[in-house]
Amino acid sequence: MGFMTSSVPESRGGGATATSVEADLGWALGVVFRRYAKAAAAALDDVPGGPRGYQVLATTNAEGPKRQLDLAAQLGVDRTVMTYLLDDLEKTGLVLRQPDPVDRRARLIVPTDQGKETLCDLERRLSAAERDVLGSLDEGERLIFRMLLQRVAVKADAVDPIQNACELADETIDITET
Amino acid sequence: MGFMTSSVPESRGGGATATSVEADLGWALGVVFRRYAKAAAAALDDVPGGPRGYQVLATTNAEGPKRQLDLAAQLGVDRTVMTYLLDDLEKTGLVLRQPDPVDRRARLIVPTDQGKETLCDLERRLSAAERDVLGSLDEGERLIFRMLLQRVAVKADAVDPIQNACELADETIDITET
DNA sequence: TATTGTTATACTCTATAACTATA
DNA sequence: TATAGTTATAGAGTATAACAATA
Repeated sequence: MGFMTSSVPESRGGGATATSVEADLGWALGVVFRRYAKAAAAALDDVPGGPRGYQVLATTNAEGPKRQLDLAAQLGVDRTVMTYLLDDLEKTGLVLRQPDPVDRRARLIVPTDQGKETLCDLERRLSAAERDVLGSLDEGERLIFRMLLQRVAVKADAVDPIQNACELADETIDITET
Repeated sequence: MGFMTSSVPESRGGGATATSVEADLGWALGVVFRRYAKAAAAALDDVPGGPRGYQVLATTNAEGPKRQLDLAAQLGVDRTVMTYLLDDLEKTGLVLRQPDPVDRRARLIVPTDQGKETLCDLERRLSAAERDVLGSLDEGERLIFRMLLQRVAVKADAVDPIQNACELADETIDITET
């Protein structure tokens, strides 16, 4: 179990060697994740906030206007971080802060036309990054891998949703109490 | 492509929705990685340096005494960070800094008996974490998933070994030049 | 009184530079 | 001169606390 940083699996020889069958999940997971993260970060380099900035664009574009706090909760970032992030995105002209008609404290985040165009371009770049990372698998294997990974992820996310199931709850009828 | 942070895939409805077939590799990868990282970090909580500390133990135990600089390169951490890390590990009695007989500048890092025992315990905990994360797959699927992941990882690591293939080169005969 | 968003501050992690002791 | 390791310092990224406006 090389955990998640070291390069090269290394031939195991010495003392408390890892179990043989379960070879290095952590290592593999770490390598693949970082590889994708790096490729993605490179693809998103010119977006303010990088991956975070992209997420704001993608979410607001796909799901419509969002309040800052909801956005922060959904993306798993602190609300103070969201402020800085949106400052940069707004400065670059990718999103707008609009007053919420039903709550004058809140601001609704919407992507600008330029933001939508940028997003479209970023999606393409990310697709390329994905294909690049999974390049060692053929079509069929890639499909299987994705399917299994997706299943593991959905389960993992259900067990441990970043931290904000509560925030999401108000989008559905509240069945948790009474 | 929900990238790698947001919780819950969310139903896609709006504008520039992600491509339908390649559903959210980044998101899934991120979720699974963080889930494992979190579980592993919890399992390694009482080890100085957490995952890093574990890696030092695992590497020096499996591959024998290592000089600090080599260890740092192999684990992908800065040499200054390695100093702090080893300070803590040595203070806790898990490793020793021994003088290198062939170079009085260098120190060889070796695990103590206590370090080896601790390592043994940690390996068990990490195995549990692994089984936990992959819990949604049955035996056969787990095997396939591991195999595919491993292949992707090995390729990814070859393309982009953390950054220090050069440092590793002196352990083999240098065939890269001449 | 509680909540949205902002600002200022502090903390953590990591990297950079300067230093020593050896080579 | 270059290298192994240490130390001090500075930088990014993130979280905490106090604040203004509104509910």
